[in-house]
Amino acid sequence: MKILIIEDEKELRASIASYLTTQEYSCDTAVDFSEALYKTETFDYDCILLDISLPGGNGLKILEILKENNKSDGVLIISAKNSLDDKITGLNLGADDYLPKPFHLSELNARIAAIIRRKNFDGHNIIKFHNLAIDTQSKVVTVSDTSITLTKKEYELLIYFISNKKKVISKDAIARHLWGDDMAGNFDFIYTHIKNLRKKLADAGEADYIKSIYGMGYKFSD
Amino acid sequence: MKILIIEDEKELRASIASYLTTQEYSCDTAVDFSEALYKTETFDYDCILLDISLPGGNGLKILEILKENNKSDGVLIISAKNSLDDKITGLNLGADDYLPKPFHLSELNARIAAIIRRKNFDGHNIIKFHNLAIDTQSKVVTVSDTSITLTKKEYELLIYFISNKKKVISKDAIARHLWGDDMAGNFDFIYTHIKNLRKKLADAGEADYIKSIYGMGYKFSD
DNA sequence: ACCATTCTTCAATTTCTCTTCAACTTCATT
DNA sequence: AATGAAGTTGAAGAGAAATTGAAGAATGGT
Repeated sequence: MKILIIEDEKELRASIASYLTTQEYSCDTAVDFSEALYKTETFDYDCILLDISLPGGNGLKILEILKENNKSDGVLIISAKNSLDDKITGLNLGADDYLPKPFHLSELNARIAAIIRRKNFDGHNIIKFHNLAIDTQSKVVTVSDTSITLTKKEYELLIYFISNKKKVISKDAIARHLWGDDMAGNFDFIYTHIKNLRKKLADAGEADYIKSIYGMGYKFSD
Repeated sequence: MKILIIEDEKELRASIASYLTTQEYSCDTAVDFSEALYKTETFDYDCILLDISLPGGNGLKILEILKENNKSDGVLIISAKNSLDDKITGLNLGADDYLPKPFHLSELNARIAAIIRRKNFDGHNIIKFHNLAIDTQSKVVTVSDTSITLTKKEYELLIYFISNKKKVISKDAIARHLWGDDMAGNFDFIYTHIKNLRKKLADAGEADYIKSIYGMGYKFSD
């Protein structure tokens, strides 16, 4: 796996590179706008770490160019700017994630892993769990080879559960993931969606993998 | 999770506190410099929201003192001053993040979550003690690789114990940490939670690491 | 504009946790 | 050993969270 680190601060660049190397990535670096532009146009990377504030030009410009060339897939923006605008602009330009400085290297590592996973899945991708199979491209869900029909929310819920299996997920996290961060107040309707999803899976003869963890949330596991 | 809100504006303080309470945090507040100093020195918090402009003294001074005591981890500066200087000084003094006023509560929530995640992750998000392992992200507790189910209070209690292992912890400290500072009177119910936690760990085949120190409290050690 | 489907609200019911309580045991001190 | 304070335990009621069915609101396609 090859990663390009676009970052002008020398120490940070070096520590990221040395850390990621220990994590079995091969790293390449760019220290300013023109080097970043050259490398992104010349080579292919599995993931690009892009610092927005860059000598020689705005990092978002690089993202823009990447997008034009359909290479914006796999970009993780890192930025000290605490501006929501930058974040939104970046994500709109096709960045996969946004990590504000300062961050822990382990956090960075987790995000990179997520991006690469996402990127590689893309294509036609079938997620399986016991008798359950989800084709994320056609969005067909099957239980033991017979397909079932889910609504949009039920489908999103199932995907969220299955991609976080064996983890305890709070109602809050579910709400934020399915409805957006600005959700507030009452999440009781989630109960109803879970009920409906459970019913459809049960009707198809599947065991109830959606475990309720009282006071904490839910856990998808066998 | 316990959060200290250091903020002199009454309305803002109240709205943050009430919002964060709905988000499953237990909140404590300080309205001026001396109260802030007292509380930060007396209690432990998972995250401290620090308003820089504070009656009775500069908020950065508090951060400085926290840093001296190695308690500056988990500080989120909130400030109306949009001065880069303050921000840089703050981050240099060990603050984890900087959020300019005005902000959305959802943004604040996201930042707090990030800080706490970062703090707990710190390299490893799995806390281990002999056969016991706690994944603080997925909230899964395992004893010799078989997972056990804890209630919310039991889980919080175990986390508190294990992150203060080999220290004697008073019943009072436990009560304040799990239920918030406004607890008063009788903490006898802690006995019950400890009993239940002990039982679950014993059933899973773990030795009793929760040592009772007569007249003083408990100590988690082998 | 209509119908069908999905999403959300609401209240009744169930389930599980948290807290209280009282009986009992252990501990430190005299 | 006797005493009182501190800690342990099981049972049970209070309280909070989850489940469910039904019905109203929003959405989308024809």
